[in-house]
Amino acid sequence: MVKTFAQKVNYRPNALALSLRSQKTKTLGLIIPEIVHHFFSSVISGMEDLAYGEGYHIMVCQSAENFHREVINTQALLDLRVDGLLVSVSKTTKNFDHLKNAMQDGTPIVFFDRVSDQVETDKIVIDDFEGARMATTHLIETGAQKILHLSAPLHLLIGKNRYEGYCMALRDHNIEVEEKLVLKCDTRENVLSLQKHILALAPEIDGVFAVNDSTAIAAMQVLQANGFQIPKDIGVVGFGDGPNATISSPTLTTVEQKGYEMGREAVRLLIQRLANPGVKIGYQTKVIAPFLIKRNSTK
Amino acid sequence: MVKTFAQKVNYRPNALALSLRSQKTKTLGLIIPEIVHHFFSSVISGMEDLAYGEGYHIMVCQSAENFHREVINTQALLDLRVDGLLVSVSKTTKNFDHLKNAMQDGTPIVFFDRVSDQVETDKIVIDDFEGARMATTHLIETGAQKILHLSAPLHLLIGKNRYEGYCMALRDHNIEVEEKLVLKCDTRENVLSLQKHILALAPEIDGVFAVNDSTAIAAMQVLQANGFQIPKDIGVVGFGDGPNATISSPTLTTVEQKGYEMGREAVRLLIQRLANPGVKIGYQTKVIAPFLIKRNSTK
DNA sequence: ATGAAAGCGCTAACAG
DNA sequence: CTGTTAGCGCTTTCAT
Repeated sequence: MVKTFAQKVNYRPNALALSLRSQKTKTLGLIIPEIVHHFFSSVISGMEDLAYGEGYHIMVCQSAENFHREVINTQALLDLRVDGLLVSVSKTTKNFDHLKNAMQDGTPIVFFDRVSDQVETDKIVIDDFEGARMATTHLIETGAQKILHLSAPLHLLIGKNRYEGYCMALRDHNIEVEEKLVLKCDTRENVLSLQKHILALAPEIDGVFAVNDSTAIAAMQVLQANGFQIPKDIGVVGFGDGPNATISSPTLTTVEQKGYEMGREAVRLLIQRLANPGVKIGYQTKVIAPFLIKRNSTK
Repeated sequence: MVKTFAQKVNYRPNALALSLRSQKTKTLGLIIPEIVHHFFSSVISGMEDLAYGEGYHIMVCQSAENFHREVINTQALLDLRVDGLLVSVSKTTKNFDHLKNAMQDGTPIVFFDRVSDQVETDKIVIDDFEGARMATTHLIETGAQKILHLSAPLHLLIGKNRYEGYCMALRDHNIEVEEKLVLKCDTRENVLSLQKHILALAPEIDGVFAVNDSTAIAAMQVLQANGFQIPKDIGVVGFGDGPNATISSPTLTTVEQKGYEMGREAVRLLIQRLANPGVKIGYQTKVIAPFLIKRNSTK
């Protein structure tokens, strides 16, 4: 009939029926702690771009750093029969049964950034140790010898790894690690409250390596306000490369976190595993090489 | 049977089958120009939070400011039978047939931020005019009389509306609008290339209202580097309130864009319409009231 | 070769 | 009141 033909002209198969039949949804579930965060939104962007190219879709769920919500989200995504899960666990997650169960029931998972060693699967992380080593080495190579490290709590993995990278760089150059040059200080507010302490150390240091950009920028501002010139007197390096690093004056030398690449890589790994189903072995942890972006806060 | 019972214990209905049967997916499709942008990621966050509470899910598609990709995304989301669409159109979109067709075929759409007057449906926008008026009025009320406006191109809606808000505030206070005090300058790079021009004007101005935060911050830096004190000599107000505004020194007084609220509101409107199907009338355009955040770049 | 039927997992409608 | 069935839209299988 004419009408039937007319319908066929812009006929669009129902993806729902298709999925129900084929047991494949071409949809990946994403569980992410916070969307409003430059790093995480970069990750989503990378995921979406690659997924789009491969004919997949992304279902985004925000755990808001809440364990319970993470569990509910996982369940909802499984109910929707997503082909796989992309997960960065919330800070409050100590129990991983919801994710272990998902894997046991046949839904592959790729962890990114916030990984768990309790679940054996593919993982993607950034090499914090190496990033910190590069940052510190760069300070040394541009003339610094006495480098203050503003660190995250050492019981956190990123705090520990970045601290150790800092130490390694110093040792590589036969510089002694001095305890008084390592300060637990990882927020802008921290810098302001420790201002006096930092300024007391300032005359004898020639470099600062901060565990993140906002801390680095706050330190720069405190130092500048008290007559120290950046980078002439003191070089400063951050970690993270949000857009802040290009806004500060001087612009901040920092370690890029490559969220976009991490997102792409996570999806690549997941799709790859979906293409080879049934294979339970060969899980890999991919470590993304950090990259130092040299700007004007170092010589 | 025992086995049947055991299955029931952690039985989870297949949402796919359910959707196919009920013709409802409890899923909303989101088409957004860029994910990596503080405003847009705030919007997504707000959408996700409300959707989560209402039992809906969000399928995120990034158009990357690309018309073709926007069309493909729309089609894909319709294929997946999303219950409704949340759309902020790409900068390159001039033809709206893909969205008109979606509406005609019964999929409701809510536009947010980047709306089109070619498609009649619910819309949510921020009151740029009012925001600019508030920003300028605040400068006047803190003592400014000669206010430089760094504007976006006036052929863009946000450029036009913010410029007109600026003018209105001046007129409200019987201050003449001077052409030479309106500069087309809406990026950090712009500020740097127009540096001389801005500095030539600087001695006679006592306020700056910039069309966005990064422009405001760049202007502050240029002024400070040349001996002008902020806010003592010149008060500065931005627009947008990304996190940059709290990083700059001094912290920046700016108009909040309320992305999170906009996201929530868009989902609320869409779900509301889904709850009352068939009603083709009563489309509303909701204007979100802007909010001035006073920080240290104004007195 | 083309066409009918079964079944993916579910629920609303109907029959017993 | 419980149990069976039809059908959501599709593809794969099987029969013609």
